[in-house]
Amino acid sequence: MDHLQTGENLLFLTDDQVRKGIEAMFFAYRGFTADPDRILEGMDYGRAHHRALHFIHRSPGTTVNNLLAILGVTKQSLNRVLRSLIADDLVESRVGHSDKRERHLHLTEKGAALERRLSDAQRARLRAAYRAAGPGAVQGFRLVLEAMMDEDANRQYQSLKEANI
Amino acid sequence: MDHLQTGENLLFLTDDQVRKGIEAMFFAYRGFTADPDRILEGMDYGRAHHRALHFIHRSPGTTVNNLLAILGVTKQSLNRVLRSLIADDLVESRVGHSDKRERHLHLTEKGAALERRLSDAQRARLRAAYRAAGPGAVQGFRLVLEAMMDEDANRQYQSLKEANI
DNA sequence: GATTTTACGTCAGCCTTGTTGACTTTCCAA
DNA sequence: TTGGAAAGTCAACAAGGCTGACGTAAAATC
Repeated sequence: MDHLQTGENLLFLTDDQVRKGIEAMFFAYRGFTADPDRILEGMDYGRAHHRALHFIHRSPGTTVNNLLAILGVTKQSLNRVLRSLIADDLVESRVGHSDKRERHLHLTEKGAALERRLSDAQRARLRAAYRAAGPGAVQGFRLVLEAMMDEDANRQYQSLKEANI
Repeated sequence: MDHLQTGENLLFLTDDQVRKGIEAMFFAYRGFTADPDRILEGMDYGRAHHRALHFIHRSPGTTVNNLLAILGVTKQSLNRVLRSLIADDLVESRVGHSDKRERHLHLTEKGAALERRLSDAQRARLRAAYRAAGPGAVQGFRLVLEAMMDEDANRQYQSLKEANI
């Protein structure tokens, strides 16, 4: 089987070629998380804490339930992470004004500082990759990733407030 | 800051734009692993078993040490996985011919069948994503991922035997 | 030929991060 | 006004990483 391509944008790729894409995802994801992981090792935090900080930063005031939907884990799992972040004064949990069952989450100064440090490292790697791959590649990268997401993940992803891309 | 682009292939992207790439990786990776995860849940296996099956399939006869280097885990961790795969007759471990210290790993019929089932599902999703993103996007996708890998991961990745891309 | 190194396996114990189950507090609607 | 649903918390367990220590066989080195 050759890698031709017909009029409709239907791609003919061999299984081996697609498999290479699969391995690219595997190895790339390891690089993607390597820098934050390195920063966090030694602190009492891990990747789960990084994710929580990231999405609280992205949507200040978000509720635990919102965060749950985005992260796709159980509330008990998230709670453990939030508890330590709150105890260490990285995250502030404010009881809801209208609905007192809700907790609205915000980063403290300290939390924002760590989040910045983590995302700076991760952004630096992504920028470097973009630069190495060239301007044309960035669009393709994003398109394939978006098409790879589940329906609901894609909705979460698209609903970024600052969707100025 | 605008997203301009100068003569050198240096990209100016806002932090928010790069952050969106970061989130794309996060959500896409979840989709990427979702189908195999679903297949494996219920069996006594997990993502670690899938990875082992994948790379043994890719390089039949590979040694434990090779696999260790590719997967980037400790031998104790890998051993736990291999032990159960061997016990369940999905993987065969053959003592080395020239060097009897080595164990060469092969999939059994049963192991190959499960590997096929898992990779078929994963390939189907990737093909669908490629098709949705269009022919031009695939190249960019791969370029950015490759640039995102660590040095040694990239070497592992590039040293595919069937590197007919 | 003796020693050291390599490849592999295993036991024990720890940590992170997922899970389910059971529980409070709060809200809302019948 | 009361009973169910929703938001959040606590407890206990499992998967899959990790380190450290040890054993065995084979290979390599001196």
